Amino acid sequence: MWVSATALAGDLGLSSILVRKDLSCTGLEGRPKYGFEIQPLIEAINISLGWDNTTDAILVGAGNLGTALTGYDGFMQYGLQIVAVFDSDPKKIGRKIHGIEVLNMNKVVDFIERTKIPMAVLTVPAVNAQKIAEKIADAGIRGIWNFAPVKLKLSKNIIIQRMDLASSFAELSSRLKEK
Amino acid sequence: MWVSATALAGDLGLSSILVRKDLSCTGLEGRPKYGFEIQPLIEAINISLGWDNTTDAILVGAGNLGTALTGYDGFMQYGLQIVAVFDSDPKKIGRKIHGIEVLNMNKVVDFIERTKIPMAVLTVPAVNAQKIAEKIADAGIRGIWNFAPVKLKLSKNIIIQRMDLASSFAELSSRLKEK
DNA sequence: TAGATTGTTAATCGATTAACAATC
DNA sequence: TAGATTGTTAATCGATTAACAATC
Repeated sequence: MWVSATALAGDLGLSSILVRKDLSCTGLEGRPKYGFEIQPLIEAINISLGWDNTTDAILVGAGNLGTALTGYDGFMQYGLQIVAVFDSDPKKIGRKIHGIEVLNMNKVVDFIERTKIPMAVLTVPAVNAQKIAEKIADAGIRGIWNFAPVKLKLSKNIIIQRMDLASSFAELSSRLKEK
Repeated sequence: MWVSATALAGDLGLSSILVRKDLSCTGLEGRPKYGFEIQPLIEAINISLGWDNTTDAILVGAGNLGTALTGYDGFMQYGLQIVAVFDSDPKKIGRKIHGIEVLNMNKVVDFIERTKIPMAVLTVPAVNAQKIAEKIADAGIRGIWNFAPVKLKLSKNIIIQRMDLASSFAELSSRLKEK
């Protein structure tokens, strides 16, 4: 029924102060000696992080990574719903991956304009990423979750979130060498 | 032949000061008015990040994400070489993914002990992650690149690097809501 | 010489932590 | 009451940026 910031901190490997500070963003108040009521806390975190109502997204680039992401159940938990997948490879177009048909890349602009879909997951090769990003941004995409190892340059009002395998591995690699 | 910190900063969307500061970690000195010689710079960055000699790694968990990662060419570029893949699903064992045979999970301890392989990429379901991590850590793995959405708790001398889809998406999601 | 670029010291900024009164 | 936990203010820490002399 109840969980304390101290307990959460222990499980997460963080300090209890940090947990309390972070939880304060949700607006929820804890009860001294008890901590936080679990159900309202989950609710409040979901709302605070925008996981409460699902965000529809398209996925562009049905390669290995794109396929894996399309099939990743965990996304639903975060309120992310992939509603369409695009690729320019004729061998992939028309095939289904995890129940979603791969559509022709040349339909993506029309699709975005028609559906007003706000978000795109970008899993295309690095060389194509900038051009494709510009295209979907022009069509009206508001946020891009970019898995390509490229810094996208787009107009300021497009929100870009980079998921960077390279720098994560680089960090591990250098920490491993240090020892 | 030459590239300036200013130019790199422009391409990367960073400040030139930050680029110079970061490059100073490589020990390489630039030349006023010219910048840095490109080839030695690439070399120096690779050495500095530990990308110069390849790190052998095993991958545990041949699901969608594990399969995608195994086939990801980009890893070689960072000096990461996946030499063996493990899974406990009988349907997967014996099959090849991207040219690498999937081995039975029950052989992983023996494999690590025999080959003294230093690193593991962990792409197993969240519920199994802690147990499997403990197992391979006991067997002698020194670094774990963890893709499971779990904070692993292991002995201090094991280096853990977390690759966190959830928090990346959470950030994008909240930035999207803000507007 | 003038201007671009370097490396470094000091200042700024934001995030984490310490300290502590308030509360159940 | 005593002890655990809360929320908050102030201190610390590390990373980024500003400022600037040195150099080609």
